Order: sequence, then C-alpha cells, then structure tokens
Amino acid sequence: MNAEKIPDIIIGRLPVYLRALQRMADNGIKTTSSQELGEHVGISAAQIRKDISQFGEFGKQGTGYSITYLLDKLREILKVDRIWDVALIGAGDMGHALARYQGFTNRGFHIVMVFDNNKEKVGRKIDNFVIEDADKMIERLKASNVKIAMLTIPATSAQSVTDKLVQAGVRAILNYAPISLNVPNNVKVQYIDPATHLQRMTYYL
Amino acid sequence: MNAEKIPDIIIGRLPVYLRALQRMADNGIKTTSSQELGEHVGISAAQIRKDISQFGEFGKQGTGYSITYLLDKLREILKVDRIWDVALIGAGDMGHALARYQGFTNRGFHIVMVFDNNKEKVGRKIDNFVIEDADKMIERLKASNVKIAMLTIPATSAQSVTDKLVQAGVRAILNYAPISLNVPNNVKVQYIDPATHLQRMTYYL
DNA sequence: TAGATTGTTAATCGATTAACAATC
DNA sequence: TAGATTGTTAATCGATTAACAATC
Repeated sequence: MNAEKIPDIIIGRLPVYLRALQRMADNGIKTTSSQELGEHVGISAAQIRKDISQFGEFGKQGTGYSITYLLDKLREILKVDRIWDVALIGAGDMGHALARYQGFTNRGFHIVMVFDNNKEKVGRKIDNFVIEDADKMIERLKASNVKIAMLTIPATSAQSVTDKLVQAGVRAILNYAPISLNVPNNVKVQYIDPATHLQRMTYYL
Repeated sequence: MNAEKIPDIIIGRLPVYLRALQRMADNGIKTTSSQELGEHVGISAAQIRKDISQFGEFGKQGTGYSITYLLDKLREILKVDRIWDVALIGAGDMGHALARYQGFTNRGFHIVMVFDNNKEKVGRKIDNFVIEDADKMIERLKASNVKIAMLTIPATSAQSVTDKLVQAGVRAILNYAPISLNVPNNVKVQYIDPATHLQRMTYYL
C-alpha cells in the first residue's frame, strides 16, 4: 500500500487493464508483458509499467506479469475484490437496459434497488426487480449500505435527485442524464452521455 | 479556423461546454462568463477561456460571451451544425434503449439503420426502425453516407464487427462492448462501459 | 467613466517517454 | 547462461494556472 496520492488519471486506466487481463485469463493465457498488454489496450508499455508500479512490484524481470496475480492485485487496489450494492434510479429505457445488463456480476457490482417517480411504474417488475417509489428513495438508501447509484432520469430532475442521493449517503454516481452534476468533494461522478461522446468524434470527421 | 493542431483533451471538453450552454439557452439566459460556465461544468474559468480562445475571439471584455453566438461557434467547430447519420449495430437491450433515445435529434445525430445478426430479430421493428440483417451491413453502409456507428453487441464479436465497420467506411465508433478495439489511426473510438466507469469510482470509496 | 471580463503570456505543475541497470 | 522484461530515473513533453494588459 502506497501512502502517496495516486493521480486520478492512473486510477482511470486500471479498469481498462483489468478488463483486458480478465479477457486474457478467460482465453486461458497465464502470463503477459507490459508490451503485450499495451498492444491490447492501446497504451505504451512504459506507461503500463509505471502505472502498475505505483502500487507494488507485481511483475518479474524476464517473464512479465502473472495474469491471475495481477488481476487479484488490481481488483484489490480498485476495491472490486468484493460485490458492491448499486441502486438504479430511473426505470425508463436506459434503466431497463441496465437492470437487465449481464456484465455487472463478475465485475464487482450488483443492482439491489430500482426506483422511479412514475406511480404507474411503481410495483411493476423489471426482470427480478420490483420498481420502488422514488418518494421512498432516501429512506430506503439510508437503511441500506448502498454507496453507488446509476442515474437514468431526465436532465431536468438530475440535480435535485443527485442532491437527495448525496443526502442519503451515496458516494459514487454513474450519470446517464445529459447534464453536469454538482456534488461535494467526497462524491465521485462518472458521465455517460452518448451524444457528448459522439460529439467528441465528429470534429475529426 | 486555426491551422495548429488542437489537443484531443480540449476537443473533449467542448461538448461539455456545448451541453451546458444549450441548457442555459433553454432557460432563456443570453450571456455568460467563463467564471459562470466554469461553475456549471466544474472547470476553471482560465481553462475555459484558454480552450475557447484556441478557435477565435468569441467573447467581449467586460460582458463575457453571447450564449447563442458561442453555441453557433462550438457547433461549427465540432461539426454538429449538421445532422450526422448513425448506424446502430446490435438490437439487444442497450440497442433498444439507444434506438428509442430522444436525446440525439437536437444534438446532431440521427439513427438511420439498425442491424442484428439474429435472424429472428431481422425484419422486426424497434420504434420506426426495421432491424436489418448484419450480413448485409457492409453493403448497406457502403451504399450510404454513414460515418458513425454505435456498437451494442457482445465483446466476443466486437472486434470482428469493428473491422467490418472500418472496411465499410465508418470513421467513428461509440463502443458499448466491454473490450478495447483496435482501429486504424483515422478511425476514432469512444468507450461506454458501465462496469469500467463504476470501477473508476470504487477506489475512492 | 468605472467595473468587469476577455485573451494571452509566463510560470508552474503534472504526465509521458526513453533509456537502462537490475534480475528473473 | 543468454535473452527478456521489469521497475525506476531523468528528460521531455504537454496541460493548467495565475496574472494582467487590453478593452468592452
């Protein structure tokens, strides 16, 4: 464990390494090098070695990295060596897609609650989840150990709902609403806005 | 128009400015300052001024920026002062959510084709779109002017389908599959992987 | 005019790369 | 052993910030 502050930009790359290594492991590969991993993820070998070495000496000169060992270490560093309960806020089309998404389970996440403010949706089911009333959200979250929420609601209500999530103890928000959110310093937000992502590419066309 | 190469990191922030400005305009606000815009998007005023000034002098000392004027300029710079045709590859849950997403229209994008390799889905409709056979994808894309694709298919086939997209002339890919894609230098990829985004936050919990 | 805010410069800060001794 | 590859250092490169003259 390293006491120095690790830059956000390095933390941001670790999940990409993790994903690629998981994939290699699934294909039965036992060992890799910074060179090979770099080719997979499009990052220089030097940078990968530098990033990883922030946290310890996980490789061996001459042979590279044991994939299962590095996987274990990265999961531990990122704290996805456990399962996090996640609340899904908004049961629209995007909420439905996330509720049914199979990709969370083996990557450290488990949806445990789904909320919507539409009274007609409350009580209905998505997959195994019963949609709960958004009016009960704060109360339900406070009584749980949910620290992570995914927000799939319209931009107009995103900030006010975010304020409630923060009030209820949520510390990480995956925001699908197309708006920048204001949160305290101890709360993290990641943004997924398909139009914004597309607009980052059109400049180059 | 500036002949110098603009850093990717600046281009990446412009859509965020655009989104915030659009929102201000919708609220009837006419003018803003780098200070105010910065507070909305969580970026320093100095950086916003520096970013914008790469492309021209769009502000006025003393009064700031005209929102509609800056919107026009940013749209022009990002080339979203037009409507781009987009192909959606994969008609699963995520594909459905994107096909029905209302947020593309006024931000420069329009889905014109939906493909799936499941013969049972081919011919069915999502909203107004008839799902087409993935076997016809290259041919259909080549006959179109589609330069942008959204990829919502399993990771296992993402690279091979990407190769086909590139072959068919696609230059920008919004990738929802949880895998890094290899593409030529003249093709851009943006990644949306909810699990990866969540894993960028757990470190801080 | 006086106050406000831009655009830009220079200084600072941080990230990436190249290179190589250490060593498996 | 010989070849390969790490971890790390120093150099380079790039991004951010602070400050302020210009000017609306």
